[in-house]
Amino acid sequence: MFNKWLKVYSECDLFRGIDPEELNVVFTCLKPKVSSYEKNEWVAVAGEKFNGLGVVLAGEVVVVKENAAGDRVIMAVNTPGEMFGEMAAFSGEGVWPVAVMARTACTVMFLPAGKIVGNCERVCASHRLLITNLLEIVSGKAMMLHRKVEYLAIKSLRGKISAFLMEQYKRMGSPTFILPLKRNELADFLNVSRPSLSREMCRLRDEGVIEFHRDSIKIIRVEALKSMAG
Amino acid sequence: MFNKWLKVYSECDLFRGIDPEELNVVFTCLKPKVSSYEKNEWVAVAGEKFNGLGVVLAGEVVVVKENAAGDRVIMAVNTPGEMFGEMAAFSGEGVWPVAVMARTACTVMFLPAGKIVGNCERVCASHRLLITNLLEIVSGKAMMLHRKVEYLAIKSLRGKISAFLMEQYKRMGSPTFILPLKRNELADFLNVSRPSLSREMCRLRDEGVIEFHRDSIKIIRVEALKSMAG
DNA sequence: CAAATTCGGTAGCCATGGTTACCAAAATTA
DNA sequence: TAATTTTGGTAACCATGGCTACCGAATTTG
Repeated sequence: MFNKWLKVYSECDLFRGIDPEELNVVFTCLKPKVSSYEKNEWVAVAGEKFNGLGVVLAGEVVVVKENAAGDRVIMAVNTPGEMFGEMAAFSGEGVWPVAVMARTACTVMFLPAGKIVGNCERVCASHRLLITNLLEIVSGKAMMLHRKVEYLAIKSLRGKISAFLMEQYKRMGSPTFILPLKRNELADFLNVSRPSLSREMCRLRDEGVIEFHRDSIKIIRVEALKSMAG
Repeated sequence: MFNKWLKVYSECDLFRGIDPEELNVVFTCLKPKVSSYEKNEWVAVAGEKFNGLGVVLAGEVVVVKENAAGDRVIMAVNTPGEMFGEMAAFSGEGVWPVAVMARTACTVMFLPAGKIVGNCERVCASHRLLITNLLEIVSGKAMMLHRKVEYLAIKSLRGKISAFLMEQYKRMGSPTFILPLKRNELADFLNVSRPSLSREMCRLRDEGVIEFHRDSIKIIRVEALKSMAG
């Protein structure tokens, strides 16, 4: 019954290292619920009862967070093989902390959180692997959030820009590279306003630290930029 | 040898559900190291070799992230039974991504990360329980970081204070409560300066939204406060 | 290709909040 | 109890950066 999605499973971090043939045994044990949704239909509503770790099998979903002021912020867009709710699943809160909406028509599998951590003698090895994978995934998410906190904790705009450019520089390995984000998006990411971002980037340019035209960047004085990050 | 801390173990989420008598077997397998520290002494230094998942046995520690500019951001305050380093344990980086300092004189147990996820036939049941507990804890931490990101993403100081007070209010269930952090620590947590925090709290008081004396807080106009959060 | 839209730089204004410095109350220590 | 340290409120000053509004260039669309 679940064989239809074998290819998706093989791309899913959650099932990494688990023999495809054993997956059916695991599913017999976990009894996942598979549901399909139409475009723009709610897959999960914030505040409602949590019904399990979601795995996208087909289509796309958008994870949306609504803050106190009522603004909706897109947290992620998930494609087949990707998960949502993995943090909420085991935090013991019991309700969805975010909302999930079908971005296109989609099919989603829900794995009951209780059954994942519950005892199960029959598929002990795979089951434990599932838990170990989950541990690694959630740890990774936590580390990512930690990095995000570091960015947000930088107080000055100049520091944020410098930190961002230095990270790009280190990743690309070259002082000349293309910005992966438009000004708008970069401003959003650094949590500053677009004109302020432009202004500060131009100051850095006027001081001879960087050169740029649109999205192509060249770092002139690497050490100077480095000392300004943070 | 580890029996001295039995009471702490029973309060420690990591060991929840594990029979006290089996703990000695688990410890024989994991070979934890126990160390004591004086107030303000470094328990772990960012960048140094990771020496295992920490469990506070006595006293309190502060998990601190220090950026290049020297700003300190408090990530957590841990009391007996609580852990630190559980994310780093599985990140594979091998060094402490944060610093940990003794907030009071304290005693800490370090559990080697490799031994936790490694196979161990002898204490299979307890060992698996340990991993499951860890999953729950790491998920909880990830949720906490997520919340922290939300706080940091709030631009106005007034918004940060309002969001923080609203969360305390919701957690305590009463409009009157004791702040869990001193002004210094709260300022660090919200990533603002202490005088600015004081100034804005007084403005909120002058506007009749809250009342406070030192660490005791009373929310007067809940709806007003709520509308300012975010 | 022309029209419309998106994108990014610029400028002026001014609110927010950082900085410094000081003081008084509370808590800790000798 | 007296001395010291910690904690928190206050005020003046001013740098940072948000906001609005505008404009030209690039890109997309019809």
